[in-house]
Amino acid sequence: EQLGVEPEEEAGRDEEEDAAQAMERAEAGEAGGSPGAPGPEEPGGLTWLVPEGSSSSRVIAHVDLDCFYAQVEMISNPELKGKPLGVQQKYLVVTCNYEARKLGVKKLMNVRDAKEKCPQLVLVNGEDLTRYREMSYKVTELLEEFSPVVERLGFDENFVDLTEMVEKRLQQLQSDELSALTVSGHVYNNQCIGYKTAKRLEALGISSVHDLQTFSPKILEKELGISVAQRIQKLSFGEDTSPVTPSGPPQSFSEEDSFKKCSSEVEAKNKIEELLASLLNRVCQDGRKPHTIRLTIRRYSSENHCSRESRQCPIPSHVIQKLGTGNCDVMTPMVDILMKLFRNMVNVKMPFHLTLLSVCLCNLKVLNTAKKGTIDYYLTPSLSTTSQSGKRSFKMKDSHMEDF
DNA sequence: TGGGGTTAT
DNA sequence: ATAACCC
Repeated sequence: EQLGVEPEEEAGRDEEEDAAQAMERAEAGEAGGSPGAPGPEEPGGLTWLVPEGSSSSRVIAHVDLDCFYAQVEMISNPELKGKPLGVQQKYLVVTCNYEARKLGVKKLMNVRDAKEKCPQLVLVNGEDLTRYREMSYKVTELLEEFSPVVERLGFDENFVDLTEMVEKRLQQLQSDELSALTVSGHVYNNQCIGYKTAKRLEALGISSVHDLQTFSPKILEKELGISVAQRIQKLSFGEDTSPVTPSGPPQSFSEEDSFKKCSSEVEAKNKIEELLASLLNRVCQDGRKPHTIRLTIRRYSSENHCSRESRQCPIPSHVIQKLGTGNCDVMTPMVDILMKLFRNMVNVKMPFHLTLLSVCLCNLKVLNTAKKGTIDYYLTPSLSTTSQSGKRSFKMKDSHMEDF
């Protein structure tokens, strides 16, 4: 109830709206578009008309929480409200509230720079994502009450397909009310998409959405591959038929830690144990069981900073079975596996310098309660084509079918 | 740049 | 297993 959403793009405007208020408005069938939205007269603003009476048009709400981590912290500790607040991970201020932004603090700013800009800045440590993750899923579950078709993007964004809800509202309207309805929208800005692709587009002389609209499709296909080329060119016209895909429960659980230097095997083992311990708690709460474990490292290097290496392997079935049960020691065999993966990547007889370790548990499956060979076994959704966790239901991929 | 996530190849 | 994308 207390979480504010960004009314429109993160433009730093002051009007804020409650998540609950926003959904009330959506439920009332009111058209979106806040008063402060960039209009068509603004540079880079394009306008389109929603085809009248079009049966194929959809209504999708995009709910974007405002400086999410900072909001969670201010709810946890109301004394922080009204003060400039930054959330710190290592030496970075990863996000901050609007008080802090007014004073010049930016997202992903150095702590040193931030303190220089804003000496009164209050910092809280946000390296443990537990509370953020929990609040994030609470928001998703709230939205799922309006429509089950909710797709998550990160911890702070949700897309809700409201098409059905809106269609029902429209059916209730009288014809004069219906003809009085108008809907309009806008394009926020004129920049092209992800970092890598943007660089490649720039090399082709494409720097704006309009450039992309008018570029030769054939050359674009040769340059980016048919799939990406066709998709992004349609996007440049505002055409996106991709469905809102219900996220359901997470596909993976991971914990990572970055640091200046890790250069010994014991050091690595200690860090890995910490990461794994947290993960086991999370996976235990979830109820499903991971069948794959992955270790990821980042090696120190002046260039190529984003590159990571990983090794993964199946979790032995006898370890999987111990997972839910509290009394058995599941740490020891799993740490053993992780250290084998570690030595597979890192030659421990040679000097090494790592700056990140990450452990991931994935390939999650629901418990196999049905006995093999029985009718129940073949009728249990998780063992045929679908899988369940709690009240969520989701399609399972063919790649998860090895056991079958 | 942190500490997460997803999908495509 | 990696690379790209998202937050």
